Amino acid sequence: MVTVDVEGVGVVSLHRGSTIKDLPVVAEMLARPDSGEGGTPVAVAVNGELRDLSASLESDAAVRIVTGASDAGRSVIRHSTAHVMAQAVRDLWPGTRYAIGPSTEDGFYYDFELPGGLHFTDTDLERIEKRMREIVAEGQPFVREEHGIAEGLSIFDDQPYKVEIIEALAGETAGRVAGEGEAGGEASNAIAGEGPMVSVYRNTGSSASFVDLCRGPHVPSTGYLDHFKLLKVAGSYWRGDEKRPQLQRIYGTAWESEEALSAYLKRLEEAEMRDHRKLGTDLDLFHFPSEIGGGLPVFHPKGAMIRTILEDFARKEHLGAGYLPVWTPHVARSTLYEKSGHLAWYADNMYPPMEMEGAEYRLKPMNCPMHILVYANKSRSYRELPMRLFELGTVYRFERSGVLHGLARVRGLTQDDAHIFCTPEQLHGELETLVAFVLEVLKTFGFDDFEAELSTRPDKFVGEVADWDLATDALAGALSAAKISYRVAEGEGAFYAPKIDIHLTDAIGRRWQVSTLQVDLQLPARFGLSYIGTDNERHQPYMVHRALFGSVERFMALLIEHYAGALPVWLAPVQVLVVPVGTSHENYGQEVSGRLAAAGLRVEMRQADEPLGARIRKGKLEKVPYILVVGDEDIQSHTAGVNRRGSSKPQRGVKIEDFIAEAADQVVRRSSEL
RNA sequence: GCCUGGGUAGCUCAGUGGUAGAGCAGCGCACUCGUAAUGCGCAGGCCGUGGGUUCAAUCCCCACCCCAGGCUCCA
Repeated sequence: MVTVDVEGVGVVSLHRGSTIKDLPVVAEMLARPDSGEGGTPVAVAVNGELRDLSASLESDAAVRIVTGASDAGRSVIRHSTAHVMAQAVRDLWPGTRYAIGPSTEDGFYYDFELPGGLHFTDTDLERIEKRMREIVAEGQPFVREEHGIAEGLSIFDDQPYKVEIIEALAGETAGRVAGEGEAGGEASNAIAGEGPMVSVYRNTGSSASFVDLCRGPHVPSTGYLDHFKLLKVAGSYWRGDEKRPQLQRIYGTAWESEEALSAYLKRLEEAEMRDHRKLGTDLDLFHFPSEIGGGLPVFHPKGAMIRTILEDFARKEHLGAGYLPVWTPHVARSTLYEKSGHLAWYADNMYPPMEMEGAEYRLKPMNCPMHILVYANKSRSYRELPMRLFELGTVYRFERSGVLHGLARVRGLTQDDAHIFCTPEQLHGELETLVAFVLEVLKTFGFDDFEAELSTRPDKFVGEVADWDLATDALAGALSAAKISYRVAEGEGAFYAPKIDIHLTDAIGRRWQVSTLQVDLQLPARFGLSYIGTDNERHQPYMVHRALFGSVERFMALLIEHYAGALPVWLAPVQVLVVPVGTSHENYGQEVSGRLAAAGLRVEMRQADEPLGARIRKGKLEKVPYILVVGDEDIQSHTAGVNRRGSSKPQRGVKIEDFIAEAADQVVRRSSEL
C-alpha cells in the first residue's frame, strides 16, 4: 500500500501502482464532469510534478488534483489540443513534418513543415478545425509510452525535427545524469542503469492514430478538448533562428469550457477595439503617410495636442525634480558614434551614413553621447553633482519593417531622456530618488500595478566586476526602498550596464514595458569624463541613463489603449463640447465657450445645423469628457445641461461657474475619474 | 528580412474578364430641435505601382511597393 495525501480530500491508502482515478472521489468528478465547481480533473500533481491522471502511484506522495479551470490545467488542455491539431494536419497533409507544439499564455501553437513546401492559408484553418472536431468526437485516449533513445529515434525516423529534439535530449540527459541531477528534469526519465528515456503519447481512434514525442502530461482523452478555436497562421523559424528552415505555425486557443472560450474571444475583441492604431484614425490623432515612410508618424492637431500635454507635463515634472534642460541636434559626425561605441554595437539599428563636405554624418539613435558632450564641455566640480540633464530628444532607429507596430514601435521617436552624472557616493541615493520619481510620474496617469525587472551582469561585459556589483547593488537597493516587487533577470543586462526595467499593467491586464534605468559602466570612461573632488583630484563620475515614458509615442499608444481612447480630462485634446439646442442659442453657446476657454479649458462648439441628438452622438463617439447643451432655460439662468462621459443621465441647470470649477478640479488633480 | 492575410471614395467594406457600388464622413438646400443617427440632393475613384496575357484587366499571370499578424515562451 502507499499513503497518499490528497489535497482537499485527506490522507488515503491505495494499492501500490493504483492511479489517482481509483479514488472514488476522483472517479465521481470524472463521471460527472460538470458537477465540480473547479472543473473536470485533467491531470494530477504528484509531489508538485504534473502527471497524467493515469500515472501509477508507486510510493507515498502528496497529490493535488489539477482541474481544467486552473492555470496548470488549462496548459494541459492546450498542450493536448496542440497534439490534436498536429494529428489533424498530419491527416490532411500526409507527410507533414511537425516540430514543436507548446501551450502559451492564452493558447497554443504548433509548427509544421508541409510536404512539397506547401503553405497554410486562412481557409485551411476551417478544414483543420473540422478534422480536429472529428478527433475530439472519437474520444481517442492519450496513452503514455516510454522508450530508450534508439527506440525513440526509430519511432520518429521520418520526423527530422523530432529526431533533433531527441538527440539534443539524449546529450542533455547524459550530461545531467553525470552531473548533479537538477530539478525539473522529468522531460525524460533517466532511470539509473537504464540510460536516458523519452516519453511519447499515442492516441488511437477509429479513423487513425497518432504518436508524438512529448513530456506530457495530457488529458485522458481527446474527448476533453471540446472548447478550442484556431486563430491564425504565421511563419516561424525552427528554433527561432532565421538561418534555419521556416516552418508554418498555427496559433489556437483552448479552454476548459465554452464560457471561458467565449470570454477569451471577447477579450480579444476588446483589445481590438482599444487598438491605438484604429483609435488614432477614428479620433483623428495621427497617421503614417507612406510618402514619408514606415514607422514615421505625423500627428494631427488633436494627436499633437495630446503630445504637447504629455511633453509639457514631463518638462514641468523634471524641472521641478532638479533636472536641467538641454537641447541637442538630430545628426552628428559618425566619429562621435565611433567614440561612444554605438557604431560597434548598435550599427544595425542606425540609419546609414550621409556625406557632407567630406565628413560622414549619422542620424542620432540615442541622446547620451550628446549629453555627455554637454557635461564634458568644461571641467566639473563635485559641487555640481549630481548633474541631471534632461531632453525630450528625438532619435531615429532603423527597425526592421516586420517589427513596426503603430506608435508602439516606430523609426523616429522622442524619448523623455535624461542622464545623471554623480559621484559614487551619490549613486545609491540618486537611484532611490529616481525610482520614486518614476513611480510617482507613472501613477499620475492612473497606473497602479507595477513590476520591475533587475537585469544583472551578462557573461560578456565590459568594466570591473567591483563596479558592476556596486551599480547592481545600488539598483536593487533603490527597488527595495521603493517597495516595488521585482524579479532578477540574471545575466540579462546590456554588456555595458546593469538596468531596471519597469513594467505596468493596463486596464485589460496587458503588461507594457515603460521606464528603463541603466547605470552606464562604459561611456564615462570612453569619453574620459571626470570631476574634481574635495581632494582636488580628478575622479570618474557615474552615469545613469533613464527614460520614464520610454518614448512619448509609445506612451501615447499605451494611454490610448489603457483608456480605450477616453482620455482623462487633463489629457483630452477637446475637453468640452458646447451644443446649442437651436440656432437661437448659438450666441449664448459662444459666450459659454468663451468663458470656458478663458478658464483654460479646451472647448469646441457644434452649431445647430443638424438635430441635437446627432450632435451629441458625435461628441460621444469622439469621447469628449463633457458635452454642454445650452437652450432657452440656460440663457435665463446662466447654466448649461452637463452630459458627462460615461453617464447616461445628463444634469440640467448647472451654473457655468460651477461647471468650470468641476472641470478645473479634474484637470488640477489630473483625475482619471471621467 | 521571411511566412500568412490584405491594399477598391476621407473611413468601413461589397463587387465583376466588358474600366465600379453601399453606409458613414464631406458639400448644398430644407428642418431649429433639451441629451447617442432629420430629410432630400450633390460631389467624390489611375480599383497600391509597373509589366504581361486578352478584342477587352479592378478581376487572370509576373515583379515591386505599402499595411496588418507572426517569427522568445524549447517534445
